[in-house]
Amino acid sequence: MKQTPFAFEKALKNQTKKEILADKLIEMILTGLLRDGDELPSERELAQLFEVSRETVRGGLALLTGYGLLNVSHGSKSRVCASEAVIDSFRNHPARQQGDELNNLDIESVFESRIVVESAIARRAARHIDEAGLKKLDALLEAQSQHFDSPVNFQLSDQNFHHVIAEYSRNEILIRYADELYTYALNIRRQVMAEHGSIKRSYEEHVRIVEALRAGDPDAAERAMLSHIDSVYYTTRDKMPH
Amino acid sequence: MKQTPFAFEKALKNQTKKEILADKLIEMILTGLLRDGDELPSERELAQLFEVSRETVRGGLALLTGYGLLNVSHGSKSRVCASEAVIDSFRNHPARQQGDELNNLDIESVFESRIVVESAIARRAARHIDEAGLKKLDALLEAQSQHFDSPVNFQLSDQNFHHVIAEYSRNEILIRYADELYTYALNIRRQVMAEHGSIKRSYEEHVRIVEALRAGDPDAAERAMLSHIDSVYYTTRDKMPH
DNA sequence: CTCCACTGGTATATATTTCATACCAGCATA
DNA sequence: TATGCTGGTATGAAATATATACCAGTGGAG
Repeated sequence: MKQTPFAFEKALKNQTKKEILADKLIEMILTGLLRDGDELPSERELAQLFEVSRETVRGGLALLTGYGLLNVSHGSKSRVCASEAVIDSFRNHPARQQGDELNNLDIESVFESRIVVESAIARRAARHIDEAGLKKLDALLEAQSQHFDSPVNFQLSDQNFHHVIAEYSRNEILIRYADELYTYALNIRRQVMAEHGSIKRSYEEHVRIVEALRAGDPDAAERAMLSHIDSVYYTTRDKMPH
Repeated sequence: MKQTPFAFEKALKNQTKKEILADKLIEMILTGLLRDGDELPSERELAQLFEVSRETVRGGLALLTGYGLLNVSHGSKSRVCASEAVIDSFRNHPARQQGDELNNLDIESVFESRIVVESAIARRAARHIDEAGLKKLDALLEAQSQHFDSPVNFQLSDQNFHHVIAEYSRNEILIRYADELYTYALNIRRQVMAEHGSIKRSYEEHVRIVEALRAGDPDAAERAMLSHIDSVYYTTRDKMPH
């Protein structure tokens, strides 16, 4: 009796050439090599450059057009049409090869994941932190305390702060995940950071995190980090349109 | 207006499904999951497992046969035919440029991260799992119980098992991280899966995970998952050359 | 031993992707 | 306006992948 309930999610997936081409062009747009308004080479030229047929090029360009990244007009060359908003939505969702473009990482998933990763990092950092690390964090706290009125500077320091702690988890994968999730969250809450009160509160929470790390107390570090992420989450969520 | 010093130079290459399948099987041979003389699942079975047509499977197997890695005979199952000499010539020479980025990640970081992510997933899955999910997991357990002597089948089912649970975390990011970490871990522990005892133990641990999920008990699910990952970790570590 | 369920081997038809080669229609400019 | 670009379209061919059959060799259960 050999039936097969093997519905395999991890099936063999074949990427077509037009998809590969579309991805390459998207990458060029994301990296700024191609900017809004830039002319693309002609379809015949692209076909030669990528060593594919013109029909394949047209297929790839059609995908880009569908994503709203390209403007094609009969008779003239195609132009990149990439507003900051569209670019951001692409930058945040690299797993975009499927048709469900605008679907994406909802705010809850991002912060839920941040809690998981940052908590684990805080525990490990409390065990591995050393004097040099604490000194770095103190310096960052000092910088943050002087930037309550400068959201841009505070954000840069904030990112650095979390990255330094992540480094003391001594786990490259967790560091990478934390950086990635920070970026996701940042793109969601850009507007929120402009608020005065939220910056000061973040600073105070940072202070508590450093205290726990200095004490070498994993439980306290995890609690402080969790409380911080939670606070950022709720502030962000309340500010969202929905 | 003359511009276009464009950086398009690379031709784009399309990998066919049979090539992908052949690469997967070669990888299994190189890592010792498939050894000289081992039977391969039947063509029809492989077609279902990889969700491709039987003709595509035959194409992939034909490539392996051409490389001298496989012995197909009318009426019987195909057998791996891989002398040490042939394996070595494959391990060194061919265009196997891919897997190198994983080698930088040490085994401890991978499993530490897996524990973090899979524990979180288990907790969430216990809250969100439904009858359909439990049915899927039961079917996978049933399949696994019949594949104690078939590392290939068991591994494929094992991957599916973890993926289904991850899906019930209802968090796309955690799902992506879990899949990625599974792949990392798999590349490290392929040899271990060939051991008879480790397969049966994995199965029993899977059963306990499903029990906890069925009970809807997040704590128990986390404990069961953590114990499972731990077990895989220790087995893998003890098998490593170092 | 025979039988038959399994195995690989084969044939057919169809859909998709990619390609090459045309020709048509819109745009810019000399 | 006329010429040479541009994108838009149509056709046929090849390669790939799928689905559905049926044929032929193997090996184990009865």
